[in-house]
Amino acid sequence: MRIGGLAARSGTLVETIRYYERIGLMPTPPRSPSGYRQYRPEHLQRLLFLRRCRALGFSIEEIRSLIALASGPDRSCRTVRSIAERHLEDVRQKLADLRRLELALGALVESCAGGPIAECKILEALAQGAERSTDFG
Amino acid sequence: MRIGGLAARSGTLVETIRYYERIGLMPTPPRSPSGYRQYRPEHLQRLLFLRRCRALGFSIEEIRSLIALASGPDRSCRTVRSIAERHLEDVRQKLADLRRLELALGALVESCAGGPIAECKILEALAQGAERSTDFG
DNA sequence: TTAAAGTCTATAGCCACTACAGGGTAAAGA
DNA sequence: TCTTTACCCTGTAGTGGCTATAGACTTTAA
Repeated sequence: MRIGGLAARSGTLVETIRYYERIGLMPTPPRSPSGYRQYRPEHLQRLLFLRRCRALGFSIEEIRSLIALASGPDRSCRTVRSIAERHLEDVRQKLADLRRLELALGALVESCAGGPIAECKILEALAQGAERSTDFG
Repeated sequence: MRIGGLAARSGTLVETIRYYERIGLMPTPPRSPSGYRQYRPEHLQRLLFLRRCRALGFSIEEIRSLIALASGPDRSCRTVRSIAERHLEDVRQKLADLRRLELALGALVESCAGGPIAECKILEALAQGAERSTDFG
């Protein structure tokens, strides 16, 4: 399988695969006489693993740790779980932030009555009571 | 007011203020004889406006539009509202994505029984049924 | 035979900052 | 007055996770 086939089967861009190889997330595959990368099914499995991790929001560094753990001398999967747990905490923090954001933005949009821009409640709220000086812009 | 004072009063890093000037979000202030930037209260208002927009997740380009609208010839604030609305849609989309992520990650963490790594349900789920070949890592 | 599609390396761009290096200036204490 | 410390300047490079080009080569299909 060449890099294009791997890309198609994994839903990844060719450039992304080469990028993963450059940063050490994908192993360097053997090459054909003309220098083309030659992949086997294990490479596809690895790439799918990477993409699933990324889709779940794990960072490259976290994935590096997961890979190291999977092939390392550790007996228990406690560390794997703790990585996932910490990431879940991050996600929940982001969720809370976004929810607050949604409320604030919703209020902002609601406040707009569509009047002239000099009375725009949205801009007023963003400037938060400060007179918008005319000497900018 | 010099740049450090502006930074302190706005909770911004000095470098960020210079960056905003470089990309045209902050006006170029007058300089002291020795070349120091000299700011007035209007600059602080503008910077606070920028920071509030950023805290609400507006992109630099969106902020540029908002500033242009605030000082442009447009009569109504319809465009301002539509920018805010579109951004709110983005936020809601991200919220939905994150909620799905939270569910998936929660299930992942729950599936872990803390056993040996060879039976790690988390890694299994990430590899999704594929045997984790031992020739990587 | 030739054209199209694929592949290679190397490099630069994206966003919104952040962090230096290597210099000059200002304000306070001794 | 001298020195120390804190500030300020410009310019450049780095962050993460890709994505996009340029310019050359190879393979495949018509």
